[in-house]
Amino acid sequence: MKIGELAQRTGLSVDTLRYYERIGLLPRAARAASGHREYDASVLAWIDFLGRLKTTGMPIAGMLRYARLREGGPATADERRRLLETHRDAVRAHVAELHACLAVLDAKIAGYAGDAQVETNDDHEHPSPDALRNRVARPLGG
Amino acid sequence: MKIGELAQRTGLSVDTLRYYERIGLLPRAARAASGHREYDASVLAWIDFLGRLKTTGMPIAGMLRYARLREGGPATADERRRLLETHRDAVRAHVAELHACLAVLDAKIAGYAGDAQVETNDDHEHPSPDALRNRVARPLGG
DNA sequence: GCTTGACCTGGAGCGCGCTCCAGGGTGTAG
DNA sequence: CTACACCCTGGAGCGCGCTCCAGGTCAAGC
Repeated sequence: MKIGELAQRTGLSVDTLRYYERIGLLPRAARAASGHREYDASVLAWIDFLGRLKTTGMPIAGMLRYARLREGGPATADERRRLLETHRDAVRAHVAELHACLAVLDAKIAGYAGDAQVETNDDHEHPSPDALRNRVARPLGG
Repeated sequence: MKIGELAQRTGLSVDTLRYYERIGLLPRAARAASGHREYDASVLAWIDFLGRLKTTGMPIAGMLRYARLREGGPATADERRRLLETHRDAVRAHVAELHACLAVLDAKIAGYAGDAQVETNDDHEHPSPDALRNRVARPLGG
C-alpha cells in the first residue's frame, strides 16, 4: 500500500508518517521503482501499538527507545519488557490521578446543580499545600 | 504570601505563576508597597483546581474560558457547569481509552514473560483499519 | 500529449506551554 | 554599608510534535 492509503487507514497524516520514518519511529519503507514508499500490512500493527503508547502519554523519545530495541531483535526482549512495565506503572498511576480529578469535577458540577448558587463553588476551599505540591504539573516518564 | 512561597506551595515555578497571571489564568495579584505580589491563601484553591483541569488534559485556552466565566460572577454559573460537564465526559472517555491501552500493554508484557521468545511480540498482528483510525492521535477537547 | 492528483525531498514554520534572560529595584542580616 | 536573596518587567528562546511549503517526479485517465 502507498503512503496515502496508510494515512487513511491509520488516521495519521502523510506528513506525520514521513516524519515518523525520518526520526526512526517507523522502519525505512520499501520503495517502488518510482521511489514511492510501498508499505506492507504489518506496519499497521506497529503503528497501532505506537498509537497506544502515544495515547498513554509516552513521549516520542520513549517510543524511539522502544523502536530501536525492537530493531535490535530478540536480544533486547528483556529491556523492552522492563520499559513497558515501567510505562504501564506510570499509566496506572496517571489513571488513578484522573479518577481523583473526576471526583473533584463531579463534586464541582454537583455544586452548580442546586437551584441556589452555592458559595463554595467560587473556589474558596484551602487544599493542603502538600497535597497540592504532589499533584500539580508533571507528565508521565517515558 | 509572596510569589516564591506560593511557588513552593503549589509546585509551580515563579515564572509559571507570573505567566499564568499575564495570560489571565490567575487574577491580577495585589501588590505590596514595594511592587511585589502579595497573595491571599484563597488562590491556592484556584491553583489546585487549575491543576486538576491540567492533569485531565484541558488546554490552557479551555482553562482560560473557565477563568473568565468565573470572573463574570454567578451569572455565568450555567455555562461553567456545562463546560465542566463536557470536559468531564471527555476525561471519562479518555480514561476508558487508557484502560484499553493498559490491557494491550499487559498483554504485550505477558508475551515477554514466557521463557521462550514468542513471535507475536514482534508485532505482526493486523488490527482492523477502522479500529485503528478511531484510536490514533487525538487529544481531549477543552 | 496533457491534465490531475498523488508522491518525493529538504527545510522552514508553527502552536503550545512554559523557561530564561537582561537589567533593575527591595529588604534584611551582619 | 554591604552582601545576598528575593522580587520586578518585557521580551526572547526553547522543546515537542507535528505541519506546511517549494520545487520537482510519477501515474492514470481522457
